[in-house]
Amino acid sequence: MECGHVCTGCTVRDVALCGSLDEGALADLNRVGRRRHVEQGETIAWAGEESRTCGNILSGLFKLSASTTDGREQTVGLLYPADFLGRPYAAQTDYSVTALSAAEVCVFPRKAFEATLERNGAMQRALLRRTLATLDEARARLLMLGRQSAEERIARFLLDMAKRFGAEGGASVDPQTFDLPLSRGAIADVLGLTIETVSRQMTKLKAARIIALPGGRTVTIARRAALEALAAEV
Amino acid sequence: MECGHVCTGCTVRDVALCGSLDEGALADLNRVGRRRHVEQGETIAWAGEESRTCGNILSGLFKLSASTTDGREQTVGLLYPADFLGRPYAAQTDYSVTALSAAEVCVFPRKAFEATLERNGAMQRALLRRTLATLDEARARLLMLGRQSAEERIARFLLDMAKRFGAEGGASVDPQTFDLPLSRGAIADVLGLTIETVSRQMTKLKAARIIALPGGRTVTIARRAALEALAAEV
DNA sequence: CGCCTTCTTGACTCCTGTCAAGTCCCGTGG
DNA sequence: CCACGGGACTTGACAGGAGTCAAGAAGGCG
Repeated sequence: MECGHVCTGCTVRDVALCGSLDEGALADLNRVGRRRHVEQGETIAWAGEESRTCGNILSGLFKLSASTTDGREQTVGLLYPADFLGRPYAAQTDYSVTALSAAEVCVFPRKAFEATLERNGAMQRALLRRTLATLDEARARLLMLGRQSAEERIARFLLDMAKRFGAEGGASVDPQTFDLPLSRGAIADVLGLTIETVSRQMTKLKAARIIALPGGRTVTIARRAALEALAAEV
Repeated sequence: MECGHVCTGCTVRDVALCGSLDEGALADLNRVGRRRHVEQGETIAWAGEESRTCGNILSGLFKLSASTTDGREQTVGLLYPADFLGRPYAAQTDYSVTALSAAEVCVFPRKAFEATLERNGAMQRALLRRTLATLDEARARLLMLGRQSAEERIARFLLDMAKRFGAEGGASVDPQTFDLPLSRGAIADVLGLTIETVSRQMTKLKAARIIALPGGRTVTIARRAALEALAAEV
């Protein structure tokens, strides 16, 4: 796998972490890295096991999840294309990484990745900025899980998903339609709720004609303003 | 304020972020930084305002909190001596920083701090490691707020506090006593509960003779194993 | 067409929040 | 020295939101 070939055609090259690398460093990393296809539902890292790989997501959606010994599970992060994957500077990973859709990743052995990081200030800075942003996001979710009702969580979640998966200009156009890439169960895990509560809240929003559920995992936001009012802006 | 004077006697010098700086960089930072006393209850940064300062905590305890527009509040982090304070690389802070006890901090203008960071790879690396660890901690709390019962949260919280504030060798000795540095209200904000629920759970643990509450904010862990069983280890 | 998974809906329970007293603790001042 | 006052904490009664258990409907794939 040669650098030129791989990175030149990389779809996330300019937004991902390696965008900060020069050709030489990129070549180094390529020597030890590889692209990999991941099936939907496949778990590529398990909580508690050794932290072996770091990398970038090329396409697809992953969840980062933690669980109690008795099996209750909580999704602690969602990873999108161009997001960084893995835990540098730790012997073991605290969270499992599971693909919520078919996906492509670009992975490197952790030690090799750390070495590149050491030699490359720009990438380190980029990772620091990214990590700080991710921390802010995790903390925003703490407020949600600690203090918001099921209705508020669902409303906020739908708005977040609309922003990411809705058509362009989503923030303004009113009937906005998109497909949820998560099952009800996956949504429940993200929001700290049960499947039943997620389903009931969706039905309630549908009954209030704030959203429409044409079928499958498709959602149409009919009255964005109403949904935003329910989301209890932070 | 001279470098020699200030940093030489610094109580957190070897554990805090600036431990990674050489004398020259330390001198630079000192020129623009200052020590500051903070009263208990004083808020030194407000959510939504401009991110002006970064720094280190010398002594005392701070909470980082987020709130909804209608006033519900959630503590998203606790900051202890030697912890880093502030949000580099962001125009505004998302969280308020409030002293839970009288405290001393060492602060620098954000821009100056960022400049030092740019020039100093070791400090940048140290901040990255720290931020990654803080992110892990925030995610562990997501599991707690999303999936654990009030009883489990209280048990885990008491064990965490015992580890930090209990006497040496705390993990093994059985009757272990310490003072909580947080009011019931502050505990409730950390755990995503109400004051009443915190109080009731403490009373329940006391009734079960797992802890004793001799008065004030003093707690004695009488049966650590029982408390750990309730905490539902992740 | 039929099976299996996912989703919805219903009935019921229970944990936690809310509202409201009441108690304890501590510092202040008479 | 003790009464007073205010904040922090505890306790009680009650309500309601979300979880649990269970069944049924819908959707997708072989």
